[in-house]
Amino acid sequence: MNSSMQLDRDAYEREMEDEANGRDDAILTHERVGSDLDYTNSNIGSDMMKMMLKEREESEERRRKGMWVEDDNERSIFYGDFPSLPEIPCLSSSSTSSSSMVKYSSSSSSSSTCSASSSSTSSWTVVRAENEDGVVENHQNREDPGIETAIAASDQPMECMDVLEELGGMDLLDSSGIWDPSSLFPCDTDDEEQQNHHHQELEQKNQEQDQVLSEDLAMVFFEWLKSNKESISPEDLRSIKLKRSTIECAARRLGGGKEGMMQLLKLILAWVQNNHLQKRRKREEDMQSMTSSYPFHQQQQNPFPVQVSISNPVFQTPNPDPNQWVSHSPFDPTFSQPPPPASPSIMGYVGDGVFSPGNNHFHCSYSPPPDYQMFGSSSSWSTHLSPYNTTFPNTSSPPFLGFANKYNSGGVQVHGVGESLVKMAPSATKEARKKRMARQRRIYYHHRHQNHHQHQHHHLSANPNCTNATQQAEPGNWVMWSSAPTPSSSSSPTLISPDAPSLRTDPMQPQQRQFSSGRQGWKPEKNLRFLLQKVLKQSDVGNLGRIVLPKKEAETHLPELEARDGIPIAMEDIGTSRVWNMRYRFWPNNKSRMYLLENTADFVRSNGLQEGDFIVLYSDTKCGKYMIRGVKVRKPESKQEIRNPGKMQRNPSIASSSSNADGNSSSPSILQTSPA
DNA sequence: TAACCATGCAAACCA
DNA sequence: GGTTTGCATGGTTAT
Repeated sequence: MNSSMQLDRDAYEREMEDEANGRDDAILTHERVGSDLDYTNSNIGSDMMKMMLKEREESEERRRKGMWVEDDNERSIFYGDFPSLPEIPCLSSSSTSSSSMVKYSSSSSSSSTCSASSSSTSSWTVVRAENEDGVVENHQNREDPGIETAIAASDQPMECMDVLEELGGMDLLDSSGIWDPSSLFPCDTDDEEQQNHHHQELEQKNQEQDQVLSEDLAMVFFEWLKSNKESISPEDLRSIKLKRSTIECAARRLGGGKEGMMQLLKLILAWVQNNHLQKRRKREEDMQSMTSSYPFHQQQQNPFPVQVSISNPVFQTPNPDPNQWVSHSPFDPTFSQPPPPASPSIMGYVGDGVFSPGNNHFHCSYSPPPDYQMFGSSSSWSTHLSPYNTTFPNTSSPPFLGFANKYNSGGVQVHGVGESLVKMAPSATKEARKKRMARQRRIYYHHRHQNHHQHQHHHLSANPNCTNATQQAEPGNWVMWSSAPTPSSSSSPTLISPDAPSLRTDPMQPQQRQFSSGRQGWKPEKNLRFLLQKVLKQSDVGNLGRIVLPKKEAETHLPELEARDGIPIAMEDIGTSRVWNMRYRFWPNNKSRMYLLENTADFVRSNGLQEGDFIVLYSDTKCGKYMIRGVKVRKPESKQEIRNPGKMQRNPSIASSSSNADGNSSSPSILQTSPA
């Protein structure tokens, strides 16, 4: 895993260098000239056809005149013969009624062939939509025509850079190999000349199909505009930026030729469409949340649900509207799950967060906070590429965690082109990355201090969208727990030997440990942040049904309690996924507080926990919910009872384990109770 | 010496 | 009368 992470990091570094060196490929952008689209213009179709044919003729003429290379950047994304969008009459500014123009403009950069870009490993894809969150936040005034013109016309690379920096600041672009376009659109990088030659051959080969392709693509686009005229705004279309080389690679990856281009177009349009829908839903959710002041309501409403389903190697092109087409043909249709009716998810249905390591198929949903909404869609395509890579920066997930988890990709290969289509490029410069990293660290540490407060807002209920525990790859706090019931218990506490080396390491310590992940029924978990552990005392496992929690950890990691009545807190049993409705509260005690977890009797009983066992609390960094795990310490009952019945709590070592606020000690109780 | 926390125990609550 | 709730006490550890 480390090597994989390192590779990802290296790839990212290389890419950053390339970007810093200004190796910009042509950036295909479209810009809006007017203000509105008139998708209903009856002349759209015919005009589109005419312009496409004209474009194709001009393209052929340029090729005949040997202008291919010089004019390369002017080629449309569709192998030069698909008309550039600005020339589609229905979108053209020259049109009287339709005043929006979608244009694929190119930067004045150098070669934009796939090979060239691949050689610089900078063939990243930028698909940006203004309705992506974050951008919206920052550029909402784009609704202003004047400002919009200025922004929309900025087809310069720097705009992309800014956007990328913005993205990077949100942690979702960082430094994973999945951002390495070469891994997404693998192109031969051996010889640029060879590549050009090959490219030209392809051109000739496809020349005869170009006309048909143009028409088909035009019709597809036209149909799409018609079907989405009410849901897709010009802004949505305008904000697409694609590197031409990426498009070529993507199309090739999608089957090449006409089919590939067709699929690519569909993917792009589907993405724009869905992204827009997501934006709209966000607005609706925001309106709803404004009407409700109860945090739990917001949690339940899931103001920005993004559900993803990444099935290696399949990319899905979900479409919330069954009447609208999506592209599936290049992919395994078996992975195409229907989106939930109520979910406008750009990625479609995903289930409930179940990780299925067997098929490399991870289902997850998350609800990015507004601060990260920019990735509400794109990140969902990009950051779920690995089943081990699912941390999103939400309120309970510091960005740094997400960043870290991107390195924790588990080496899962990503093959879906569509994923890369929406993959935001990494920030442009190393400097920017450094700043971003520093910012991430600040955010992370800041988050740790405010985490409990946020948890209050998220309430303490299990997020229905995220039901299974997953292991979190937080640096310095990485634990990997089994979640399967152990044979020794009808419930789910982990039964471990006190002699187990893993237990000699405190969960608070940096570690990467895994309990018998290879055993049947055991599965890796992630996204769990260790909060605290408590060696259970007699009073904890008694019939009082309350467990005293270590004060410092409780105050650090659990929600701040205003009233001593505390708050209800839902604890999901990691092993059984059962949710225990407990209460987290405190007692005044000697000018201080004494924190307790109440209503624990059932949990203790269900897990068969006894004195000397311990519980571990985690928080799910994705959902913000709390997880609990009972860990049974294997000890011969007879020996234990004989030794010191009812006296264990007086064992200084044991006491220290629970009272060690820093949690830096090992688990003395385990060691102490070990009969070895 | 202060803070933490295990637990004893009395008051309140309930059947 | 049993159970639950809440507080106080005192042992232990950290500073």
